[in-house]
Amino acid sequence: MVYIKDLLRKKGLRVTPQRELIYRLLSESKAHPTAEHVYQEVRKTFPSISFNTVYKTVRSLEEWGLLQRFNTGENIYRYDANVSPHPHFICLSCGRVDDMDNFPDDVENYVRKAASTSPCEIKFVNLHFYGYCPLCRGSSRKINNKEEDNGGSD
Amino acid sequence: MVYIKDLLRKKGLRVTPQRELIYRLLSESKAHPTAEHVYQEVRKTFPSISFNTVYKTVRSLEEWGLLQRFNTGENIYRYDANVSPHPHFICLSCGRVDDMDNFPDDVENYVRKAASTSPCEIKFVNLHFYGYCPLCRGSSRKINNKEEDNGGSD
DNA sequence: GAAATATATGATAACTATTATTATGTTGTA
DNA sequence: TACAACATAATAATAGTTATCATATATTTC
Repeated sequence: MVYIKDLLRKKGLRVTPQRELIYRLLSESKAHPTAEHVYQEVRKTFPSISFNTVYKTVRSLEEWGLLQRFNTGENIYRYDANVSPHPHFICLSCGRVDDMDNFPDDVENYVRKAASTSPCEIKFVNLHFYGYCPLCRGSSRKINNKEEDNGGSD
Repeated sequence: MVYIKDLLRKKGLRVTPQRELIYRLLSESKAHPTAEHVYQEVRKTFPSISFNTVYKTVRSLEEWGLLQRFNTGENIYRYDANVSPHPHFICLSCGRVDDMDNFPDDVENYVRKAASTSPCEIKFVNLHFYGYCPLCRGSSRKINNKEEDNGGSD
């Protein structure tokens, strides 16, 4: 378990209770929450925290390499305390975002493959799998137009 | 070469010069432009077109499966007339977005791999490679914090 | 080719999500 | 404990996208 206090102190940054809580919430979450979700959770402990503080804090944590921020084809950022490269899954029906556990390949190999055939210097890769989660795949909530799409929202 | 007129008529949709031009610009572009870029290009032919028309048109083309829309970790949508699954490359310095030509793997295999180990129903995958394009890789314009990041913006 | 209709466009407003500014509060150091 | 520097809270602003409504236009029919 990473001690955010140590990480921050090592970088010469202030340790504040807001930062500790925001980081802990994200460390313990596999939901890849949006800023709004983080804000709602943090407010349970710090009722007077401002939305702006949540934004600034997650932004700073990202800049310090302690979080990764991404979006998945929607107009909203999500945050992940797991900064190692790993694929995600996005449900086309309910919108949930999960880690793609058990994916057999090491995505770093994709980086190497891409680097071997490209004039660009490849640093990392994002893998986003889209489909229906177990709760939605059996239901009629599937988005019909996505069923007949041959591409997706990449 | 896809004839947008035929595609639209087949779906019972109006063929308008704005739609033709917007689709043609995107078909011929590998830049995966934003709505603003599309708007600037279209204005060269239709000076009085409205920004709203561009937004509504690309949105409709996407809904009709004729375009794909995605974002790459920034707060802005990009559009691509190539709706078949293919990886993209994003430059961390200049921000350009390109197709990852010559990538040796068929990304559909990744979908099959993911589907074989996941309880989710996987429909498609987005692959975004991040790094430095040939113009930026040799320069000092690299974003320093990204050099030492171990994850990225996924 | 003209008329009618339904849909698209253009102009404008509104909304959403995020970022910036500034005054005040807090952390860390001496 | 005091002070300086940074963080937070409150508020404003920005950027990008979507909605509304009046007008224009594409398509169909005659």
